[in-house]
Amino acid sequence: MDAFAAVADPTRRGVLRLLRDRERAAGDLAVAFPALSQPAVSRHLRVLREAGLVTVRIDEQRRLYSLRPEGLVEIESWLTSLRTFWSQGLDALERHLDVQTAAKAAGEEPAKRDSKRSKPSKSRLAKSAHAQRKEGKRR
Amino acid sequence: MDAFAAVADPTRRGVLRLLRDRERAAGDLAVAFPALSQPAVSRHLRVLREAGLVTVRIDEQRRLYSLRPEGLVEIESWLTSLRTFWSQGLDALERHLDVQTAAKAAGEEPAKRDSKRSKPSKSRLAKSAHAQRKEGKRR
DNA sequence: TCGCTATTTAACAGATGCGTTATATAACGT
DNA sequence: ACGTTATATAACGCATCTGTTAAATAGCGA
Repeated sequence: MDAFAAVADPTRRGVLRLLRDRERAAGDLAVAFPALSQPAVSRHLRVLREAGLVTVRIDEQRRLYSLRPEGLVEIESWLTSLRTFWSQGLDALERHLDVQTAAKAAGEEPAKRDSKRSKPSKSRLAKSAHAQRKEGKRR
Repeated sequence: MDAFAAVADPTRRGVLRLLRDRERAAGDLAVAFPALSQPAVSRHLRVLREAGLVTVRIDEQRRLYSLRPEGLVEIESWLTSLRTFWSQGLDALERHLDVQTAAKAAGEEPAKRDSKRSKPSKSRLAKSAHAQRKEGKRR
């Protein structure tokens, strides 16, 4: 399970949130989620571990979990790559959307406005999906 | 489906990636994923729409999808809240992990996993998970 | 070794997600 | 109204996720 899927679960986000401040024993984390059984939390921990989001350290009989920030970098950078302009402040956002729309129009495929365009050179958007899939499908 | 779950799917991330540059018609997006059928992509679009990550604009018979940056703010801010210190440079990170372990001691809250059943009064993280669940908590 | 605490693993059930094909809806042009 | 294009919805199968209980594993102390 990758980092994106790992953080898709609210419980796991809760765990990460708890680990943000300090490392914690598996049992303590389990107690933090009274609605879940201890094995359930244990498995969430496994998922987080396998996703590289947390690390474990053994202390006596306990397992101490802590946040592994590197694991979040994947998400961070994805978000960054998606950002490009619009930051997250909606002000800067609108500004950039405008700028971008105007600027892009110059060097990019129009991809809008005039309805029935011919077939622009579609960088990666190939032929007809229907046609393509239909070759060899029943009925 | 919330934003986190929405972006957990690689295809949907692919769609967002395509929409980063410009708005696109549903059909063009479908063509961009030759491995999937058109209805499959259409449903991904629905998920993204319901998660607030994209918006649709009707143009003739087509639906033009575009990125809705506000929808990503939720993830952005979650990431930020989790960051707090360690930015993503591992230097600052290690520094803070040390500092934090020593300095931090109080001031967080357990996560809220859904419905009506919960024990918020539980001080912080108590002792035995077993013991706690065992006290009349069968379902 | 025994017994206790802490945690993981196993086995299974129910919910949910994703894909497919078939069909419906929408808007256009003739 | 009809045919075509564009897109969404319906119905369904199957895999995966999440939770549960029961049992296994691990470390400690008597």
